[in-house]
Amino acid sequence: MPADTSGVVCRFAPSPTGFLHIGGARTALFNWLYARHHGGKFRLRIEDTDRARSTPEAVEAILDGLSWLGLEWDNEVVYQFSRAARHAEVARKLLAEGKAYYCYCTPQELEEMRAKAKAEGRSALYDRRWRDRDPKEAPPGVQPVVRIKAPLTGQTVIRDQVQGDVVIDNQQLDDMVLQRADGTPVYMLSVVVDDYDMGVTHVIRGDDHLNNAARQMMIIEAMGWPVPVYAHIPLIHGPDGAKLSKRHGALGVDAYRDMGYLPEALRNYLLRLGWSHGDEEVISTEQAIAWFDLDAVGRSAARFDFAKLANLNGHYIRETANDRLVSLVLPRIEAAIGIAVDASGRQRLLDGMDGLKPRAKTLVELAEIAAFYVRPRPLKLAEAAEKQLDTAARTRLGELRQVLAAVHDWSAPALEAAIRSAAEAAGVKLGALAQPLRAALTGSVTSPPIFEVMQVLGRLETLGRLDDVCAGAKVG
RNA sequence: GUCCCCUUCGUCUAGUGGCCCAGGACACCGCCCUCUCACGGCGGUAACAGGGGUUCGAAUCCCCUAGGGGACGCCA
Repeated sequence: MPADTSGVVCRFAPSPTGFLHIGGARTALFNWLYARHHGGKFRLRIEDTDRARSTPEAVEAILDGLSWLGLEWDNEVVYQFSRAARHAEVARKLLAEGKAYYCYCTPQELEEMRAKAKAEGRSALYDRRWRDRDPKEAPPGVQPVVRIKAPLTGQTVIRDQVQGDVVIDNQQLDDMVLQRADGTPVYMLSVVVDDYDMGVTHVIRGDDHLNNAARQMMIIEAMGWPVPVYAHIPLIHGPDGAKLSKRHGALGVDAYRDMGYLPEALRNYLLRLGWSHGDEEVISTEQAIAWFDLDAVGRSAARFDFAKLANLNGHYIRETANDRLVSLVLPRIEAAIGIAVDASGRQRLLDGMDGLKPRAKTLVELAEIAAFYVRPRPLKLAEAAEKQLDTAARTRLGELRQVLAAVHDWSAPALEAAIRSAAEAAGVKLGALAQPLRAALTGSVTSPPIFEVMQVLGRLETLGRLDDVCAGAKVG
């Protein structure tokens, strides 16, 4: 099974122990972009060898998250657990070639060894006590693990595309375990074997794996396989500067979807976190594919900043077609108002969208500010709107209602002209009419331009909502 | 503790010896637009972690210190 060297093959290899968190999403993005840029493949491997912690729900969450982000993978998904036999085969081969050996230490023995080393201020690496010991001395009843024979001297150089050449003293590397006592492979072995078998040419992953690269290279070299190109990208940190992990406030991409972020906004934001292309900020996926390369990836960790994500999200909302926005926002609105929105309501949302979308940074906000268009009468007024509608204002609105009822051309410009002249006739500023009008028609003190609102609402609904408020004045 | 990595405005970053008394973006503050709120436009505050070198010249090269992060499992 020789590695395919005809083109770039990247991979994303999450372990299904929870949601797809934001750091993983960025790693996936970088791999995907690199593969697409080079016309190569982006493959997905689920590292489910930890049977206790892996769940099918988590696998679903990862697949969903990637799909939502638009990071489609090539070929079939590889499940690492299913390849255990192949991993064992490699361990056996290493054993047969004298490049690995059995170690009969018990976990307890190892623990004592480490404790002692630590107490004496030495490094806690395995002391290789079984490397050259005769297996005949094996204690009865102990199932051995398989350990690799690591080089005793020299250095290992990781030629990393992001970190540069990283030199690790081989004395820092110990004879790590390849296969557990129960015969299952350890992560380091599985990764190397799977990457090789999947023809992976470029390993782009978090820099928490940088040290692991040296260990993995030992196996690769022992097998005589080609070393992939490595690129260890910095992790994302939280606002407090600490590593963002599942245990430390990291959210799944589904949480960002729920918070009303568009996948293209998240993609753009994640791309700019640790990567740049001159002064470019708003970058389409096409441009990203054309521009992305490893040399522009930074080396320091970046903090996650919601404000910038929100800004980008606002930008993409403004650029999104109205009908898509309506579809995205409809379920949220229906949940908020508790009733289904009919066809005419949907049409109102569509007509009002141009005025709505520059006012929202998330779909949650968009749903909130759009809801008034489809809320049933009588509208509940927000407190600030209520204050806007004192007796004088209601009286003025009552008079205005008569004027409006006579307007034939129910369009924003005509309505504006009518209301402006009404204000002039009454000797008041436009705002004195517009604000109460806004309160009555939207239930809020902020909204899209009020004449536009009236046009979208239509004559019947506008007049009706006005009547609701004026009737309220008589009662109250 | 040992090893590895990192350090430019509050945040993301540009910058690879002179174009930089450091540019862009977000955030923040003003002004403009204006029926409200946004959007948009204009302007502003704000950074080379500290200390030594090298050099005619350093954010850029070297060394040290400090701070931050990561890795040291029969987890992945």
